[in-house]
Parts: sequence; structure tokens; C-alpha cells
Amino acid sequence: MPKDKKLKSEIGLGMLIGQVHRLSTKRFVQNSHKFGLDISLDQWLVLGPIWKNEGIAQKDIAEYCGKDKTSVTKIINTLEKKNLVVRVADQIDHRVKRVVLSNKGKELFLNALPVMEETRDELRSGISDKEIESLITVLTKVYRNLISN
Amino acid sequence: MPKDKKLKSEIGLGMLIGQVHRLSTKRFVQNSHKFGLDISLDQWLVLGPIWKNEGIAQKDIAEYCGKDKTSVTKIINTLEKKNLVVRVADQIDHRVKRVVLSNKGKELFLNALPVMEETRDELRSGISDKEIESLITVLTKVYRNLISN
DNA sequence: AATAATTAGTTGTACATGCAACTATTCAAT
DNA sequence: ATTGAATAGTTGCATGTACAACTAATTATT
Repeated sequence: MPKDKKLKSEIGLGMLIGQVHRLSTKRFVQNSHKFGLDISLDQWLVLGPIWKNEGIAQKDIAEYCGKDKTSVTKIINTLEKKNLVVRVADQIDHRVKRVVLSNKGKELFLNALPVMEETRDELRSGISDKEIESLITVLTKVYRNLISN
Repeated sequence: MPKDKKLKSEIGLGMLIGQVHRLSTKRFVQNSHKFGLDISLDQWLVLGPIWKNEGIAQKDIAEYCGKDKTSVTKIINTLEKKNLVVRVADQIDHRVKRVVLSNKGKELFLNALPVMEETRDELRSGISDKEIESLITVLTKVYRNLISN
């Protein structure tokens, strides 16, 4: 029996989004293993803003990723345990901690780019740019409905 | 600064899906509190097939919800702690456990229907049926790309 | 300057997911 | 009938999220 049997009957939108989210994070990890790496999608997402903005504060990482500050704290704990990033206390404002990539972190980030691309291509396989665009457009509307608390 | 500032710049599709997923599960819980209930979206999702099919086996719940069997085990643990469901060993096949709603569980399920509807309406606010339909169509294609292991 | 409010980050708890390894039961093969 | 494979479910571990309560540092108020 095909795995998508249930899909033929009505799957709620919320459930569909949940499935796609879960499966795509899973696929990313699997692909990272295929490339000999070991990084989760969320770790990658947190690494991104640090790459783009060396010494970014955790608060800004959270905003950038749309994650809770506690989630960011814990993901950075993990990244620090893996020696991918380092926390540096801000000299002026002693509350903020600035996060910097180690050499290992930089290397991993670059090596993970193809993982991202492959996962992206797999997701979009057989789907036209136009469809993806409309998907993003509507999903963005849903997103806007949700962020207005 | 508006919360959706970052959206103006390019947000990856994967990230967008993650945000929508996280925010909608959050919203569901918030709405359940507004209705004086205390249930998570995933607990609700697991309750659904049990409602439709009294005495369903955990394996079938997992398939129905698209969840891992271990996730189902743990969610049912939670539901059982809350006295919403009961596990009953199958008389014929001693491996399978059949799950049944308690009266409290049935009551909660019915009371949570409006929570579902409200959350659904909030998600879809200002979005046409046609757009939602196209969203589901494309998202289903992505889903199909992902389930083919 | 002293008090109060805000802000950045952490910690603990509860919940959800995925993987691997495990138990127990049933089914298949010879 | 016995051995071996498959199946249903559980457990332990690592990861991620949300909320509340907390610390420490900064800013605002008076």
C-alpha cells in the first residue's frame, strides 16, 4: 500500500504543513550524512546569520531565524559543544553575547551548501517555478496571519 | 520594527514552512486556552483517528497521522496520563494495543472542534479558497517528493 | 543618585520528533 | 515443529520548541 494513500482522502492543510516540515528537516539531515557531514537543518539555519554577520548578537539571530530566544540559546549550546561557534561577551553592553564562527564552523558551513541545494532540488523536483512562487506567495499570507499575535 | 521585516528579503521556502508550522501549532494551543481547554495540536491529531475508529491500533494511528510510531507511543502516554484514552490489549494478536477514548476524551474532542475551526479560520483569513486550493496542490507535490524515500 | 522598568541571555519543565536498540508476539519456510 | 523473519510497541538518547521564572546588566524616571 502506497505511503500517500491517506492523502487521497482530505488531509487538512495544517497536517500537510506539518508533514512537509517534518519530512524536509529529516531529508536535510539524511542528505548531510550523504555528504559526510552531521548537521541539522536548524543548526544550519542558525549558522546562516552568523556567517553573514560575524559577531551577531543572539537576539538578532533569533529575529533573523524567527526562533524563540531560548531555542537559539540551546542550538548555540549545541554548536559550541561541536566547536563550530564561540560566544564572545560584548565589551560595551555586558548583557549581549556575540557569536562567531570557528574555522571548523566556517568549513562546515561551506561544505553544507551543497546539502542545502540538493535538498532544495529534491523538494522542488517536478514543480514549476511558477508553482513554487505561488506556494510562497500564499504561504506568506498565512504567515502574516499568524505573526499578528 | 515590524515582525515580518525579514520576510521582505528572501525567506527560503523551507524556513517559511517551518515558521508557519511552528506558529500554527502555537496558535492552536493558545486558542485551546481561550476556550478553557488544554490540548496540543498533535494530541488533537492523534485523538482524531481514535474518534473515527474506536479501538484503532497504534500502528494505524501512526499511519493515519503520518507520525513515527515512537511519537505516537509518547503522545498516547500523555493522553493516557490525562485520562483521555485507554490502551486495551488485543485479544487475538497480543502485540497490538487498541486505543479507546474515555468519556473525558470524547468530551474534550467535541469541545476542541471549535478550537480547530477558529484556528483554521485565522490561518485562512483574507485568503481565497482558490489560493488555499493551489497551496494544497503544490504542497502536496512537495509532500510526494519527500515521501519517496 | 536611587528606584523602577527593560533588555539579553539562561535554566527548568513539558512536549514533540527521529533514530537505534530492545522485548514480545506472530508469521513463514523448510 | 523449529528456526528465522517480520511486526507492534516501548525505551533511551539527542535534538528542537514554548513557556515561565530567573540573573545580570542597562536605561528611564523621578
